Amino acid sequence: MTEYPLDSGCSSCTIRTHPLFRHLSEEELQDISLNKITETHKRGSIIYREGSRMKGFYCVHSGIVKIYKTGFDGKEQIVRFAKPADLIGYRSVVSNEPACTTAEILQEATLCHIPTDILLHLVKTNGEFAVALMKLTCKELGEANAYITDIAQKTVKERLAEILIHLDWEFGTDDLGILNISLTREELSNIVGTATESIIRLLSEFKNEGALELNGRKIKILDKPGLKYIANI
Amino acid sequence: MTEYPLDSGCSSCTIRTHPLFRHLSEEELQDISLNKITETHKRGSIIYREGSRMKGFYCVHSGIVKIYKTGFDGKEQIVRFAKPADLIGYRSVVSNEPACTTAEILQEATLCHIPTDILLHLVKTNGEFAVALMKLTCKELGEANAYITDIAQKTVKERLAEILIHLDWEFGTDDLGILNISLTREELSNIVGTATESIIRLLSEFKNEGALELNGRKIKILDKPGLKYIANI
DNA sequence: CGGTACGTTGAGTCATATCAACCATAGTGG
DNA sequence: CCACTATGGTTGATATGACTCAACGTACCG
Repeated sequence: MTEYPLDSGCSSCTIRTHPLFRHLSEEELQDISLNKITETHKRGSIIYREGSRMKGFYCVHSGIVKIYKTGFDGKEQIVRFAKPADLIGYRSVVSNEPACTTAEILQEATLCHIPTDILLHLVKTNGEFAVALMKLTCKELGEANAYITDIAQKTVKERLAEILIHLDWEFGTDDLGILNISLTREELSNIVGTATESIIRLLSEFKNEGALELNGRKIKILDKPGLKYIANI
Repeated sequence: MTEYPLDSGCSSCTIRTHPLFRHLSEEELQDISLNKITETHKRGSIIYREGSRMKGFYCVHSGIVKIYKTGFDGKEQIVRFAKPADLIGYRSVVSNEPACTTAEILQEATLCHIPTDILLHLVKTNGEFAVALMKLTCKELGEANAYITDIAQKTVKERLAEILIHLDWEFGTDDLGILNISLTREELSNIVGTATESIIRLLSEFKNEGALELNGRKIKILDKPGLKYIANI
């Protein structure tokens, strides 16, 4: 997970090298710089709630955000995470619909809020930007479809193994080999779509098989090929 | 489900009134007309297969197409259907990745194939079109996320009830009240993400409760509120 | 008329949810 | 400083939804 040095203007923000922003002109970046609002939030802060109207979208500068839907019985289902250089909330801005997910800070994060009309203006006037944003959306859509298939067909054990591999791939590990994302058992269960107790039992099963090292929320993957085998990937 | 009269040129195709094509100029429609290939396919025909490279996308003129992913054990998971005026395959075109789903004809269909560069050119040069296509993608993404939550949290019974309501909403019924989409029990199970036998048992349970009338693949919903109640919607 | 695909039913099993009790930890207020 | 409380983690016992397997019925098709 890369850290991007914060700065007064977008033109020197290193996120600028991201495929989405690479094609923006100095002028367009200036426009964003002048209209964005940058704020830092603590763990647990809600950025926007399911059902609310969005006035813009957010670009994650640092930290981690979890994006989830709330099921009818109140249980949350995490649909993805956002890390530095990821965008959140743009879906609702583009479709001009109320937010269909809630965004909550998982690890202290700095977010830049960019107003709706700037996004729409960019899509309409900058073809390269439009294609890049489409690519992003399509990538998310492909991942969502893949997850539907997984969750419908795989067992909880297979899914947990897959999620662990995925988290390792998306967030990496520190120098001790510990996953760079810290989740409660309940949050893990809200990704996998199962009961908290099942996650606990399976985690210790993986530990006993020598695939993991556990220390509270610190998870170290010892046998990646083994987990991949379990996950069928 | 509307039928759109086929015609030599796109400018007189009634799909043109679709939000996506509404903003195209006469010239742009002409460009599509000259480069599209229109073909009719029978039930069971594969339009494209998961993993294949796409040379363009398809616009459904008539008929129904099912879009599915194949799980590692070969079981298919239907992720959506496409009906007249829907686009298929554009995701892979935009992301320039191999297709991540398979498209198979469910009810005899006529499709127009439109080459990749035309789509990309439109996105880059026609801002209104870009926004409309983004909206479409975002809508699909929202639906996918909702389905992830459903499939992770609801029981098979709840999901089946929900799917029946959804099919009624998407495809409507004929004058006898029978669903305008005909699916095998196995296909139903491949939407819901369960075993064929479970679908059969639940369908007859719904029938016994007076919520459905069944006659082979012909399904007539008798108690829509009841099904909605079961589905928690 | 036999074959193939689809539909149905029953019985048995297993994965997973649920319920309940308990421990560990950290933050809070008197 | 310590009891108090909340939150998260763990474990065991039990219940059950849903899958699997297996047999059989049905209908259409060449």
